[in-house]
Amino acid sequence: MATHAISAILSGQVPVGSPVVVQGWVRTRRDSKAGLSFVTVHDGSCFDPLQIIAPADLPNYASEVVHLTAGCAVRVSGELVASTGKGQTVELRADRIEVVGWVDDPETYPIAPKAHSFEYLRTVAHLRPRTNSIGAIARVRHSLAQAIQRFFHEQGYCWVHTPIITGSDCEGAGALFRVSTLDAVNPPRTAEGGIDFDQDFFGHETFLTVSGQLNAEAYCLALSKVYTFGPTFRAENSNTSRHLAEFWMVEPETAFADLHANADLAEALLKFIFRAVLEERADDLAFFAQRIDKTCIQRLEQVVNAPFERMDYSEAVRILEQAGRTFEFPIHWGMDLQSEHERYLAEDHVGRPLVLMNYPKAIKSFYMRVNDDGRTVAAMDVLAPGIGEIIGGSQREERLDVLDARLEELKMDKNAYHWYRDLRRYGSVPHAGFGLGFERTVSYVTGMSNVRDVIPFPRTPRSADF
RNA sequence: UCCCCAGUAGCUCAGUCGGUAGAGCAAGUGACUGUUAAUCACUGGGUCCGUGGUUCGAGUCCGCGCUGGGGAGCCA
Repeated sequence: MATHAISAILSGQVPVGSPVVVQGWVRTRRDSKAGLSFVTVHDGSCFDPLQIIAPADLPNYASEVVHLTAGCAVRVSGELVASTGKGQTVELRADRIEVVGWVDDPETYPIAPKAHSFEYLRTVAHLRPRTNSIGAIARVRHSLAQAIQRFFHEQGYCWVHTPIITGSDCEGAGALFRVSTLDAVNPPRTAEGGIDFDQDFFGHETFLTVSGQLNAEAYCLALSKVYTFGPTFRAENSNTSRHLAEFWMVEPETAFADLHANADLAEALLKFIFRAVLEERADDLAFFAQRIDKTCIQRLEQVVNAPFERMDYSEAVRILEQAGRTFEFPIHWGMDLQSEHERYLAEDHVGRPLVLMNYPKAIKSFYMRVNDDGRTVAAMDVLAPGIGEIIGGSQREERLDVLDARLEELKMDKNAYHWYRDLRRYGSVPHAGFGLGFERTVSYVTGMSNVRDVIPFPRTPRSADF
């Protein structure tokens, strides 16, 4: 007999009266003197567990079934029947319950059938996917990742696998993790006494990537529309609910595109993936709305339905100056916006997602295209109510002379960027792209307040267990 | 990295004035019941984060360290 996913059974794909087999883990057991036990089993295929009716005449009823506890693995076969109780439409009347794996010591099983704090669950990261919350997050994360791939594929974008190990420390974003096979205790030395990286695996210093953007630009200027989607690494000692040392990022790059096309793409992407998760994971979202964040569903629907506001940085500064409220950081043209400013703009002023564009040159990266005014660059941030910056991007500087001037201005080493400069020497075209932090997106969708709970095994300063 | 807060039973927490520890949930046993975060009774369960100090006596007060959380900065 074939096994069934609980999702298939609960969604009505299996007719009542069918023989079925399910495999999964016990969540709760309740015994009844009426001659049966109720055992709820989940297999991760959907939010809800399946209720198993275990009649007392099962051969192993007294010896095994009444000793089932949370976490036990079981294989159950029987007949799917209409439920006479409330809370479910169908249930499985078992004619056989095989205990595949017992729980050693139920008292110390870390996932007791009760409420747990997320802080505690992080200390049992290998078992926490068995909880309602973390299971739901895993399914939502998958749904979003699949939607991202589908969106770009349908739009004609090519998924480019940019390298994890990078040879340059010049990607311009944050501290790097070194990749080395040298003996850390007693490394080879140069004549001057420094570490001799000539003898390292790659013959020079290497690091984990902090962004696939520069590599993606190379493929963009050949395949026109490309994106990367993979892990990135930042060795910054930042301890917040929005930062991880290892996180996933989506980075599209489009040739012959300007900043406005870039903003259009960002808006279309967010709407597409939010619509997908609303359709595919209604069960999990209902749980988040009930237990985690009451507004999470309406927030998604708002993003899907409302056009994003577009606004220049300079106009945003004017609005903030006239906001009639005192900010902790007083606003003036030229400064980077603080989260309090972003929050005011997105939540109070426009009340829906907002694309801020054309920031002062001095506060943005070297690769962003200098505007005709000479003091701003074609950068954009997408600000979402409730979370702040979710996307950062720009039109790239495609003019070699302007790029060189910027490198010089920032006292950066031109030689280190020889291949990146080549792209401006051979058939350069206007192009643009952005980065979407995947964990922040999952946080936004689920209402989870800490990105450590939306990635399976979080890596943060002083923490890389499991 | 900076500023605040916390660390006591498997989990979430209480613990007054410094006098060797308590609740709820979970677990075990039993009662009851087509139950559904079931209910009721009973039972077991403690290196009070570590370390040094003050004291006749420290979960409690003080120093140092470790761990976790929140906020800030930086960003995605």
